[in-house]
Amino acid sequence: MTTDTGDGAAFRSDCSIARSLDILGDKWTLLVVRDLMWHGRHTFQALQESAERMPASILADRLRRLRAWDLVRREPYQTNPVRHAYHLTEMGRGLEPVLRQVMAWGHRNLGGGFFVPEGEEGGADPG
Amino acid sequence: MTTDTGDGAAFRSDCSIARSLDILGDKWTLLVVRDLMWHGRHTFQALQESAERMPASILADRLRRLRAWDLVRREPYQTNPVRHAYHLTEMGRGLEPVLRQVMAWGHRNLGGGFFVPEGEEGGADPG
DNA sequence: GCTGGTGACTTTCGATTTGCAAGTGACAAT
DNA sequence: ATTGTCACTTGCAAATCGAAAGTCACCAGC
Repeated sequence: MTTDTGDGAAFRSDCSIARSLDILGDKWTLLVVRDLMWHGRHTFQALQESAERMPASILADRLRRLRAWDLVRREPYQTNPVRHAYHLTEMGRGLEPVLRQVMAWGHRNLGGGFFVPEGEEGGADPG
Repeated sequence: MTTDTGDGAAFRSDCSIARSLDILGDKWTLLVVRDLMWHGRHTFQALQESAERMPASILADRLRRLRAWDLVRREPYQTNPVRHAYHLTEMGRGLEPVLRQVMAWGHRNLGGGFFVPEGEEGGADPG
């Protein structure tokens, strides 16, 4: 697992979708991105307390991977004791359109809630 | 697995993204959708021969799940011996914007190929 | 009738990943 | 000294993955 941005050798294929799924293709990763992007959850604990009750071991692993791929950055927000906060990088923020489409599809077809980050129109329903 | 559209009991949470990931959240499912949607691969074998070399056992499982969720329909295209072809349902076709955004993100950030289905503009590069 | 080939899967089984629960280490407060 | 908080890590059983091989239905050729 020494693959960082810029190295393309580790991917399954040249397809952009396959490559994206190599990073995002599991049940949890995009939920972390969702919480960082829209729900103001920036600490380990806050992320863990999301509705889906992500196990700590998996959260730690996903944050590690997201940092390795430079989708997420970790910064100390206090020094004694050291506490860290997680934030999306620009590459991570670039996933917003993906998240929006996934949300729209789930809303249309699976009856899930719809969330609109900043006063855009319509209702609100985190989830 | 008797959960169809309208039933929300089996999902992890109310969030549309979480619900979508309950169905699509793995490394392979969206590649099957991609091949059915854009690459004219409609038989088991054709799907298996995609660049990512999906194992038969996983392909069989994913097609089963996609059918259970009514994203994909299976139809016999010849009767002796019975051979089946897979096609997206309307719900499945509804994933096209998702696929496009995922592709765009992977293209921008991971250097993957970009594929445009019908003469829209730009290059072509399946994957 | 026997052998070979095709298409669509299923089975087997070791390796990997998941996910629950509990533990750890740093520090602050009581 | 004990308790509490935060951010993880560790242990381990169970589930899932994935490569290879096998199965089943049928047709074609000899």
